[in-house]
Amino acid sequence: MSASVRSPQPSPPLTRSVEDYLKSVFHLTSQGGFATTSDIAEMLDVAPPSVSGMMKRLSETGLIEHVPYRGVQLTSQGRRAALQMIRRHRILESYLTGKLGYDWGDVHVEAERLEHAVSEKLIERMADALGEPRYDPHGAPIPTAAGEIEEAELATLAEAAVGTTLLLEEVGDENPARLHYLAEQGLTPGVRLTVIDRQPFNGPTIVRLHDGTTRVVGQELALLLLCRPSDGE
Amino acid sequence: MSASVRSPQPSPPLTRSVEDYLKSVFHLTSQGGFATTSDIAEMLDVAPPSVSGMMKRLSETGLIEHVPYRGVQLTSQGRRAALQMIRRHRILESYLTGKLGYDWGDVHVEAERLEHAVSEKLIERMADALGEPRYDPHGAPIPTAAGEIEEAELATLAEAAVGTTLLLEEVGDENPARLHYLAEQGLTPGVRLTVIDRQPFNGPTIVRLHDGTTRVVGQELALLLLCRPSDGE
DNA sequence: TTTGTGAATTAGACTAGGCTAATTTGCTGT
DNA sequence: ACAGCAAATTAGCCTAGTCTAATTCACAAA
Repeated sequence: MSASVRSPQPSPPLTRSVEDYLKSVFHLTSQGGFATTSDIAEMLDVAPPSVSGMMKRLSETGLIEHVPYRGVQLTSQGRRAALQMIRRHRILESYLTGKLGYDWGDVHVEAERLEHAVSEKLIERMADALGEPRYDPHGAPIPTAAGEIEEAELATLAEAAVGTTLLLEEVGDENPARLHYLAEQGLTPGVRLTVIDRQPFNGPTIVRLHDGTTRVVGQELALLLLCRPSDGE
Repeated sequence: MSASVRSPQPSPPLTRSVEDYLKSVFHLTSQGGFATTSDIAEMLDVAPPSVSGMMKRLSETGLIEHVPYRGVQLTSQGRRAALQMIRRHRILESYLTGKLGYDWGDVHVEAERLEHAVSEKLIERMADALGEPRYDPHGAPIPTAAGEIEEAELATLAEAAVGTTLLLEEVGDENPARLHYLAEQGLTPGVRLTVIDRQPFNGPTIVRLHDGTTRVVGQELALLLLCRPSDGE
């Protein structure tokens, strides 16, 4: 009898799959609005019916809000869980590059598997060893242990006006080949650059780096370079 | 037609469960002989029929040899996989204690989850950062990347003759509370000790440490302390 | 207002891995 | 030689998570 009082439920640990779905929904709704079934399906590389089924379960357990035929959003509980996963992922990426000599192009895949296996304790030890980093190797903000995340309004290099000077803050990609190339070109978070020119019809953007050298950045890559206007010297 | 030639099969990656079963069989057959269904079930905390089912599948995929109603042994392929898991586990334990400040009592649970998620590359980077350790924090030998493992014939403190001097080489336990206590008592791998006395009827063993202090070690713990005879000073 | 179309969902099946209950087997003691 | 017992296996069921095929829904265009 006395055991029947437990109201907040000892919610079971989330499965790997559930963790992945929550992360996807978080990313797909970061600009506001709903995440659609097909977008989630594409992001996770599963079939749409798999998503429908999972969404049903997740909304029953209170992690998402599902408006049938419309899409889903995270509840505050779901958002908390998603941010925890993103913190894990980004701390892991930071640790692998910072302490184990990983290349920034190789960390994503490794972190993707580890994030489901690490304990909170391990993540906090890694964060501590790194000096509580605020950004991961790609420049993405790391949520705090309390679940706060910095929201920056960054614009892509592809849409920056010619003549402006920008600070490259984040590279929104996880493809090893592209990341490797960008690193070779010196296009990594923290560099300041000036937009010299842009070719028409979605052509490349030409930028000059702080060291005076120039780079020709095709649109595919320019869309990945997230920048903030810089009043730089 | 040309694709039908692949003879060695692109063997699918092992699942977490399979990895756990292989490790269990390895440990249970380390003294030779067969691992029984019920021993495996107890070690993995599953019901015996679950083991029977898994053994059937594993023998079909060539990882174990199953003699129905007798038990199982690893094939060379299964042994290779098991040793790889044990290497992962022990490198992880070493890394957690050596680089992230973990207590030796806490590493087992963490490594148990991580060993299924780490890549070969990560393990080798950790091993490298540690200087290619040969023993884990409990003194257990770490298999090489090539799958070689040192086989030592160690005796437990419980069976050591009174008057002999021993080198404590390994602590065969993973219980955090017991390990914590043993560390407090200074009973960790590497210490030299002399057996002063032993009480009858499975009573405690009394030992003197190198620093002159003595310890009274009950049988439950004495059975976990694996020692080598020492011609020590 | 109706219709067409693409997205979403439901229906139904499959695999891995677990469980309990029932059955079979091998060994041991008489 | 055989009865009884404990261990192992088989039978049958369950859940999570996936799939394909069939169906339903929302919305835009005529």
